[in-house]
Amino acid sequence: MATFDSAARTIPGRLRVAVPSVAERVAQELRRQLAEGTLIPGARLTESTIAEDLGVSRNTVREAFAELASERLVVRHPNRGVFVASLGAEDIHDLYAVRRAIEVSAIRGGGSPDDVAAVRAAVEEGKRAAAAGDDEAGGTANQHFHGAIVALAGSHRLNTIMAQVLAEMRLFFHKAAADALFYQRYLPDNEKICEALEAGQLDRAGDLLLAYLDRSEDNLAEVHGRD
Amino acid sequence: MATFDSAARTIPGRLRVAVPSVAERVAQELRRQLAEGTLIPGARLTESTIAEDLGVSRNTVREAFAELASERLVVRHPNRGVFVASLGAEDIHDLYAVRRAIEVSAIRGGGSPDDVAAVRAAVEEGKRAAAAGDDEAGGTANQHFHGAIVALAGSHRLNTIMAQVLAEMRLFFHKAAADALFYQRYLPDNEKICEALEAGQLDRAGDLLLAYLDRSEDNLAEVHGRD
DNA sequence: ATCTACGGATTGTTCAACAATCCTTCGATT
DNA sequence: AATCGAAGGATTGTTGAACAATCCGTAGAT
Repeated sequence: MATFDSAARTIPGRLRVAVPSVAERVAQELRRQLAEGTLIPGARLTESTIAEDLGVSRNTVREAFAELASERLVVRHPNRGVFVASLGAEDIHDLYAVRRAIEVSAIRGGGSPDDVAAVRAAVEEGKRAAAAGDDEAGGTANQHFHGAIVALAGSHRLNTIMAQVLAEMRLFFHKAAADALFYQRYLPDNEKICEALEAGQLDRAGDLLLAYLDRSEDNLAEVHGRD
Repeated sequence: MATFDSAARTIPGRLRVAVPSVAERVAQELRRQLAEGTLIPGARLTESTIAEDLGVSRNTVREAFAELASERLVVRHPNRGVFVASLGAEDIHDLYAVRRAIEVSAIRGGGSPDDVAAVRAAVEEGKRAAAAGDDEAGGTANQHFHGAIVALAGSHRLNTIMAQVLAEMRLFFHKAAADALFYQRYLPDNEKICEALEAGQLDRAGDLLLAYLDRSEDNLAEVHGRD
């Protein structure tokens, strides 16, 4: 149903815009559905079904699966199929181990004024979302905040890793983060961390962030334990 | 005779050993050639050639390429082909940013006695290699050392990330690390870091490791600058 | 010398087929 | 009745061939 036809042809002398390959677009579409919650963890993804739905070949779906599997968004069970990744308690701990490493390291290294400003912007974005009572926006603002922190390090690879970690966590949130105050509770922390960062108190910012992450992990583990 | 086959395959209660898929084996083989240096950075990998050489289908090669590309060992140029990744100065800095984040975080968290013992074992392995004058073994011992440090965190994901980082760096070393004393130079550092770790002086171990990585990066950047 | 058109080669994608494997169902045996 | 094993169907894994789209080098034209 979400078939994409290409009206964007490249005329010889025309500007060549890098159009993603079909496999990449399939991966994008699946990623969207995963983040949106249309595909719930544990669900099975049948090659032929998706191929038909998206109007592409099975082989192309296969390539998309390979990409998503490398991002841990789906799991391949050999000869059985691919399933939407479902996270357990160990995964939560694991993901937070990665976040602790990356985020704390990034904030301890500081960053350019522009990068710091981006962190500040994310904090304000979160405040606005809270004021408007928009949980969805609050969640994305929170992710922007932590993404901006990692961006302080100015490392392409770290940004990629963080993006994948956040994508994985998003996969999990759909069941957990129904409660409204989930993000709002952390707003004061974000503010303090940002202030320390702006003041150049990097070690302090790192400590605050570390405490934040520990608390966040506990909170999430708790929520997860009660299903 | 079909009965011979069917009798061999149906052994009830037998443990099914997971045999890697063909695509995975192709990826493994390419990874091996990349680490070994048979495939040098910048080299082009033609689908049909590799398919013939390995006796597999072009589609299968394609899946292997997707996997290697997700590990950054090769890069895809749309409609042009895949090439062995060639690292530049920015990549060195980037890779060390990841290593700083992961390794320092891991060592600061300490680890179980077994994990610490693994670090010690890697140090001794390096000493033996140095005593034997085996540079190749010295290099792998060094990678074991840093791998063991990351393993302290006990995070599957961090281990995977580190393994990929090391694989990327291996790609680069083939041109750079021809000099014999490249690893030996760092042996005393490894020893000190390990001692601090064993003594439970985690912050100190982290600082030492950080200094080590900075120096290692400078060293590598220097070597890279002169080609 | 620059530009353009053409041709060969390679990639991107599809399709169809087949083997291998899994899951389920259905009998058959104890 | 419960267990075991043997078909049957469905899905994945892999292949091979085909075709369109794109890139690159080269030859001709201006």
